[in-house]
Amino acid sequence: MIANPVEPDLSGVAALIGEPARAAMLTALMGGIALPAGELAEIAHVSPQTASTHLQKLLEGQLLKVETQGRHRYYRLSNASVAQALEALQVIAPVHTRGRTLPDQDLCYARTCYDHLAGKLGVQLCQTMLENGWLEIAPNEFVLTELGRTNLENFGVQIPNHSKARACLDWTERHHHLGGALGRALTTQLLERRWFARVPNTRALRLTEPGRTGLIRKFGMRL
Amino acid sequence: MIANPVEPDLSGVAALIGEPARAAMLTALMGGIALPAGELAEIAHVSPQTASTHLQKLLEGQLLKVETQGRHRYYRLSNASVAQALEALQVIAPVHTRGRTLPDQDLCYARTCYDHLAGKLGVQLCQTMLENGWLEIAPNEFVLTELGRTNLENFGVQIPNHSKARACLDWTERHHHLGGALGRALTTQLLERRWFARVPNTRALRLTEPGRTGLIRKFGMRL
DNA sequence: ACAACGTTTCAACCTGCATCGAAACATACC
DNA sequence: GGTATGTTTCGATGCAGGTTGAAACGTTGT
Repeated sequence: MIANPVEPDLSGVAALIGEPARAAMLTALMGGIALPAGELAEIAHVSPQTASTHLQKLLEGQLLKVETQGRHRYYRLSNASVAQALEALQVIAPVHTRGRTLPDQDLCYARTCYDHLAGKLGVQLCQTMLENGWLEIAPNEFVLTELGRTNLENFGVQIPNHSKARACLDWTERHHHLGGALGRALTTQLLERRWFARVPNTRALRLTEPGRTGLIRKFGMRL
Repeated sequence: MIANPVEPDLSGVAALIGEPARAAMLTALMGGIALPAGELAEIAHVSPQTASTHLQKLLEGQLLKVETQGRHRYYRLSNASVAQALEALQVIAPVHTRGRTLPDQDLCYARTCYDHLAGKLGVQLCQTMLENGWLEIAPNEFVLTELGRTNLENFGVQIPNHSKARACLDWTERHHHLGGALGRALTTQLLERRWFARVPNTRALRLTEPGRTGLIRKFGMRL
């Protein structure tokens, strides 16, 4: 009587995300990294017990996965479509009118979206790779060309089996950036090379000086 | 202290959707049609007063628009990105495991998604138009070709100014179908020609007999 | 073995919010 | 004008669900 069996349980998931503390945790995890329960409690400004009950509910709702390591329990988003749903919600969330706070500069410039590069720089990098013929366009996807494969392999990227990559919509730029397995692999390499550095406790990324010159030299970007 | 000003208010929107009655109303409106308050109350199985308070909150949250006509007040989703967020949530909503109820046959076959054609038939029609060279692929978009423009104009579709159309992800088919202004225009014509008929109180569409032969003859579809 | 730490469980409390009856308001019809 | 219908507002009620303190559990380190 309550839920129409014909449709998935919309209200259930939405209610899970609809609690401020849980939303804060989920947002923190959108960077794709895994965080222990205690740290998530701090981020959400709640006690460890409260956090624990929230995390349990998020687990039951299939939004999170756990990985136990010693006495820590690391939580992460269960898959990319969760991150995608969260971004879709952010798109329709009314931007805080009171206080006139536009999205943070750093977040707009470069950040991680689940596990790949987003923000102005993410979009621009994706665009450059398209112009250079490293990528080709398919509906809601990008396909890696032979040229792109060669260049990225030389760069040290672990090319995934299927050379397709999700085109992920950006809530600050309203354009697409490179997602999927390829996006993750590329971002991993960019972080390993220290071209980008994580800004602690946020999803923002800082472009380092070697990163700036590297993007220009190896990728042909205009900055 | 509560909401991080750097991010949009995720929990707010999610909480709005997270109430069963409100979720039912929103789902009903995903078809893109406008419905009066009373009808929405019935759909959500709540009293008119309760529905009214819910609708007011959805208005404040920018998820709905109203249009007053006489003593009726017609509610509709405020824009397509709301529908898109709802579909994104449906993707991650655990399919009712108890009862093993898979999505309804009719809904999977053909339905409206906000204001355009979705479901197996929507995906298939989109695919056919691609194969016939009526559409071309751009990232997360389709572009109407000259051939496609001519054929659709002859068919009676009001071609919108910008010949691009959003590629909308389908939660039953996990493929793309034709959305945006062009998708709406095409669907309008298909309904006007009575090739499809709305199934009352659902988003499902029924393919009529003239519709079946018409799709085969004019669009070259295999059914 | 004991202590420290991270995490979860349990019970009780308390608040926010959906719900409903009654009534007010607006529009359409006779 | 009066009445019926669609919709909203107000006030009161009741319940789901978040929060907390106390305690239990598991792991690490000495």
